[in-house]
Amino acid sequence: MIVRFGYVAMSVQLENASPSRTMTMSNFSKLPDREAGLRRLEQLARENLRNTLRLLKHNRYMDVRVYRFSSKLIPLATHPSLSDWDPYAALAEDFAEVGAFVREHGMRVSFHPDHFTVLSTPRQDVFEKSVNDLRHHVKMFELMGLDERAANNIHVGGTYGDKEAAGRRFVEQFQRLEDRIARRMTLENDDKTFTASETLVICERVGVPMVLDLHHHAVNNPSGDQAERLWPRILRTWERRYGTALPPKIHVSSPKSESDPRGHADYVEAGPLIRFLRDVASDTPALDVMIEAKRKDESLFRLLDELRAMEAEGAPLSVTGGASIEVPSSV
DNA sequence: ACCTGTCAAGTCTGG
DNA sequence: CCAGACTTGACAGGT
Repeated sequence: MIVRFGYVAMSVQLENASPSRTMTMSNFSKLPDREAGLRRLEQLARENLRNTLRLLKHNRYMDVRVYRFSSKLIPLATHPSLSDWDPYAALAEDFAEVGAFVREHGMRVSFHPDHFTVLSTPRQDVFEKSVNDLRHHVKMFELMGLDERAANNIHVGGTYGDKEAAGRRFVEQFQRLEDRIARRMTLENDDKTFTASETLVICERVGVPMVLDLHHHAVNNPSGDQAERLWPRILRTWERRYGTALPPKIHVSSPKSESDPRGHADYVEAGPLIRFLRDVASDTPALDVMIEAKRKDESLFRLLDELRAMEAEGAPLSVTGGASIEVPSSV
């Protein structure tokens, strides 16, 4: 199997390359000239997109093919008091340039709208804001000219004291989404609420691929479900949407500490990942792994170094180009 | 150059 | 019912 690694949003190696520069609404409100303020927001967005392109070039140089964009590329993009503002036209060229680079180098990209996007919510206003936010992320993919393999990953959401009802509400509200949103979505198991098996059932119901987060599964799995048992069904959620055009994706991170087991550590441990590849996914031909660690891309490179050392010790794997490894199949 | 507080968002807990 | 915690990178203001 081929396993490609990626990281999230920013680099700790590339200096002054934030893709998430912003302005708060309270500061925007203080500006004397609203129009000038909007131009300033667009300027910040342009800077974020330019830095995103720099990050992609860094990824290209380091042979990294998997990357998650910052969700904050356009500051205040979905803020209710700026609903009359259309930032997209002014930024179309910058988005197109980013998208062209992604296509040219065959990269896999995604967004992760933050956890305020909740489709399980019982509140109509929250649901509408969530749809707006998803539409915003889809719009950015469209401006980049990327096909449906570029997708938005979210969580099922809150449980509101009744997980069954919240799950049903998610499904019902998901079915009200426009196709262009629904067809670019993946769902991830949560570290507090919806477990891997609960998320999987919902994925199957609405026809959405499931991103398995190994760390979340380790800290939120009260019924002790084995990943081995869930994996074949998870694979089918990917095949159903993408056929063989896109490998399944998992998330990997390590607990910050014993007192904060859900927090993300600076780096990732190779052990749990290796065990997953060996015991669960060994027959899966291709897999993408998103590394979620405080030290971002550095943790990815450190993991690759560790894997290279394991290879040198005779472990059955080889580190190849494309920030990836090849693991012989068990069959 | 560094430190502390603030900002966004929605959910959940404690009082 | 309301205040605060949670999370995260970045900004603002003070030293």
